[in-house]
Amino acid sequence: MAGPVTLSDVAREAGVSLATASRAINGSPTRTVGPELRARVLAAAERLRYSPDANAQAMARGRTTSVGLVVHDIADPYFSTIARGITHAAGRAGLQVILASTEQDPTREVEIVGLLRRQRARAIVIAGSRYDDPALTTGLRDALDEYLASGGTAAVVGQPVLGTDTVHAANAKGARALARALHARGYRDVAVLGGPAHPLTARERREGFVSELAALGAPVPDERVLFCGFDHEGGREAMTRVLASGSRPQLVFAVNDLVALGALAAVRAAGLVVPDDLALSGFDDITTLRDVVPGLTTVRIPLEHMGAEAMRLVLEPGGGAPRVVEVATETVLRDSTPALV
Amino acid sequence: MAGPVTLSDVAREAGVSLATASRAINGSPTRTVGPELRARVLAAAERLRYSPDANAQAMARGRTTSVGLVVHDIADPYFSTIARGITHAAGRAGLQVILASTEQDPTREVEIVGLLRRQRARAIVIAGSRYDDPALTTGLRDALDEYLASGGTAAVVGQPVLGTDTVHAANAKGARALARALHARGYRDVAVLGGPAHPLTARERREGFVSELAALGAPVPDERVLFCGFDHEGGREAMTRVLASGSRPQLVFAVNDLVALGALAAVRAAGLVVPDDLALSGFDDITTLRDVVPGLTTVRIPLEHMGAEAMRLVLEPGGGAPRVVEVATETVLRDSTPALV
DNA sequence: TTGTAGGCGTTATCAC
DNA sequence: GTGATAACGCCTACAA
Repeated sequence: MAGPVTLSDVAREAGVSLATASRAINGSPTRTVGPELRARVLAAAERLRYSPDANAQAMARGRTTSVGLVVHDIADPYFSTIARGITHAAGRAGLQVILASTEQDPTREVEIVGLLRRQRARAIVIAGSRYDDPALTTGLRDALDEYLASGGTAAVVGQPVLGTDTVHAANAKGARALARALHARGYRDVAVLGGPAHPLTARERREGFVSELAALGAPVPDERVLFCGFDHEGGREAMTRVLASGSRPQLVFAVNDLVALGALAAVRAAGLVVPDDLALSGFDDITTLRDVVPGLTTVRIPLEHMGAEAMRLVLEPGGGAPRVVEVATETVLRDSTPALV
Repeated sequence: MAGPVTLSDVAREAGVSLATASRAINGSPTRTVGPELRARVLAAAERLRYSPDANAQAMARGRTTSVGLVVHDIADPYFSTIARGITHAAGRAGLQVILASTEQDPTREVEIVGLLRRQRARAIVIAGSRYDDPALTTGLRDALDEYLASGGTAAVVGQPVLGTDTVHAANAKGARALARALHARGYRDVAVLGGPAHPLTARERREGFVSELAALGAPVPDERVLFCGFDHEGGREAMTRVLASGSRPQLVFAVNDLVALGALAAVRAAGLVVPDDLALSGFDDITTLRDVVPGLTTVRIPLEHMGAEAMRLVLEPGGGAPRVVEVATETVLRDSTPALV
């Protein structure tokens, strides 16, 4: 008797029609069921341990109850925090979250959107920086267009370059504010661990920081702006390069906290100490790092909130032009960048 | 023409039967399609931008292509790292991951399993400590039994108390080894931030550590073993209690890294310094914390691997008695617990 | 209020 | 190799 219990089984057991059983169990927008029959059906369902088949329901109703979430790496605190905001909002809306990871390969976003389209996901949230790469952008846009044409909605947590609704952190502004704050603390001689060239998030932060410093009369020489991986290893490697070049900046700005962490490792490996020998700043204000010693100066981004906002965009009507929600950042000065005397 | 393109549309466009179109596009275990017709069908599908409906396929085939992942909090590095192992393995197996969070409420695991059953998830991985609580355990076991009866497989990353396949970290052993190592470094006067009473993971670590220390002739007084939340805030609060009581242990052992981090915050707030005034140890060896200063002594658990193992258990036959995969830990001594002179 | 029957998009079982 | 035609499990006009 392991065979799955279907609604017909329940109907038969309760001595009612399939339709009545359906209405009693899953409700009906129009019809209603008499209390007595309803009770009989519910009892039968309980007795048979009936569990409605969500797939069948989805097919019959013409829409699923799942939303797709695309991340580059769910183990990265940046994405996992956004994911928390999303799962929470999804839960409240009675929706399932299908989690898909590109595993750091932006080209996979296209495949994943296709996958999510096949799943008939009701909505898709793509978390993660957009790229300064026309091929990537148009490829993804095409995939999204096909998805949207099939009736879904989509939002991006990143930059508004796909024509979709977008939640956009004020990276450039945040980086500028940080630059001003650090300049005010006396830093002049700085190096930038700038992340990869193409992700716009890295670029916004990098260029925002550099240009503001230039405006303040403390330009960063080009050779002091390094490109590197957007993660711990990238930071470690780039910082190693900086130190190997024999230069020792007063301050190192890393485009996110993980890069800063990698830089910290390299600094330690070189026998130097933050902030005594070198000041260090990150970006994101990852939760896990908020109480380490020395406190890491950074720019706070409300990641969880951004995830929730993306869900809101994707679930609410929307209508006209793509909506862009700008999210403010907050400069967080800590011990890793003490004021210079 | 926004209406979804179906396989019949493709068949008509290609001038073949529905059956042939299906076989050409999604293959068939038995029948095969002539090269010419196949080409026609594929061309038609391409032209129409056809995307097979995974839900319909699932229904027709009698099985879905999705696996459920249950976590307490996806933003917690512990779970997000496990999640990475799972999504990676799932991707390789061509499966979707449905991510569900209990939001720290163990009773919600039951609902979620029910939800996943409705989705006809092919497998479920429950990540997170099991509880020393018969009601919780039997409740979940019942839900799982119903799920398993409907043909799915399930595995737990935690303790083998549900009768399911389980990936179990050697928490007790790891805690014992850590205790020995720290004892060898000269620590005698220790306090334990023991996490909550009921989660077995906290208990295994707490009791393993305490009992080993006792065996070494350095018993921890009961009042020095504090219960607390299993997260940052729990550690902060408990450490504050310790310090407020006027006692100042040589060493504080926290049952996981987040608790240790919270403790660190409290220690700093009290104007003390780790490790000068107080040594500190955690558990898990969360990636993000590996390069902070001072390095946090901890016990490494191969979280990502454990996720992958859980997926393996859940996808491979299995057959007989519940399988239990014991995963070894590794003591990681860092600067937060220097050898006492 | 309840039941009948057609349809959702695919796969799979049959014949041809 | 190809094509009708039942399922699959449920919802929903429509009819009673």
